Amino acid sequence: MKKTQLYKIGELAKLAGVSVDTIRFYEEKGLIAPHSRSASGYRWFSEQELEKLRFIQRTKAVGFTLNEIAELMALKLHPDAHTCEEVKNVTLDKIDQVSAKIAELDKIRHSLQQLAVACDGGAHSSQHCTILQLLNSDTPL
Amino acid sequence: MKKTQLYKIGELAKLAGVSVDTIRFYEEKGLIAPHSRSASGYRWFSEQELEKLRFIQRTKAVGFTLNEIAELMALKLHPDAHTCEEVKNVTLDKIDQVSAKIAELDKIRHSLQQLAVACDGGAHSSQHCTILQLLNSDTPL
DNA sequence: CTTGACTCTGGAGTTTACTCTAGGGTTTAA
DNA sequence: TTAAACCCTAGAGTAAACTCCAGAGTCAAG
Repeated sequence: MKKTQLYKIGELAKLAGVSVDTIRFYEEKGLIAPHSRSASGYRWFSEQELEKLRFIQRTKAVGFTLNEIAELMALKLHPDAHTCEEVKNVTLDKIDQVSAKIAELDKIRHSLQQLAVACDGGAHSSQHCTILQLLNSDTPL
Repeated sequence: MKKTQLYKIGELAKLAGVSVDTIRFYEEKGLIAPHSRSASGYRWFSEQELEKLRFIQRTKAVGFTLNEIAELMALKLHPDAHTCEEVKNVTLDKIDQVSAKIAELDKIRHSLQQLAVACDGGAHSSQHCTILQLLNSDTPL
């Protein structure tokens, strides 16, 4: 048997670093659901919902919408062979999206690093330069 | 002399893949500004504004808000030594933000790839697995 | 057994980032 | 020279993702 720790909405909110309103909003949108309800109607959440909330926060931070996040969370491999090809195609699409985001961030990071280095007061410190120029040129400095 | 191609708002919108309303909205927010205005009040935009629009689109796609993008675009290295340390600190903060986003996307991509491989109907195809389990475990399959 | 912290529902309000409309002037091609 | 296709401003409307509120029930401590 595995121990099933349950949290009230306020506890879960604190652990996940979101507001109780946000949790109820996500429930309404179908992103998470309470494990159960108490006799008086209080929501009980499991560890799994905490993981989902953390996943949502981190995934939101890299530019996915709640709808896209719902799609990501819906990607499940299970014994139903019928949907396997389907799941795979969606997954491959998502990989492309994620790869494109990473490539973009790498470019931005590279430009920022060039800017930081130039800021060191080195040989180029009297140049004029912006992140846009760094992004759009191979030899900006 | 460098040739300065100028665009009307509609031309710029088409080239950047945004609406004319979006361009005017960005101008209002201070993200871009027309190079000049015609006698009749028409905006004229330069190549530089086109680059800015493209930068905004790509940066928005990786989870930055318009305010954050404005900050990024404001990072300029120029001959005023007084602000150099300042610029560098902001730049280093941004690099950290960007690096964190990349790390997060790498984790998501890795999980998606495991899911795609498992979808191939290989040895693990009768397992039940979700992206959350893949993210939260080292040996999910 | 009451008081304060918590929870519930339903609905209104806010912020961000557009998007659209109205009512007008401008450009350009036929 | 006129009509389609563009541009202008000001302001209203929309979608996503919260955030806040009112009015009421629940729970745990003293």
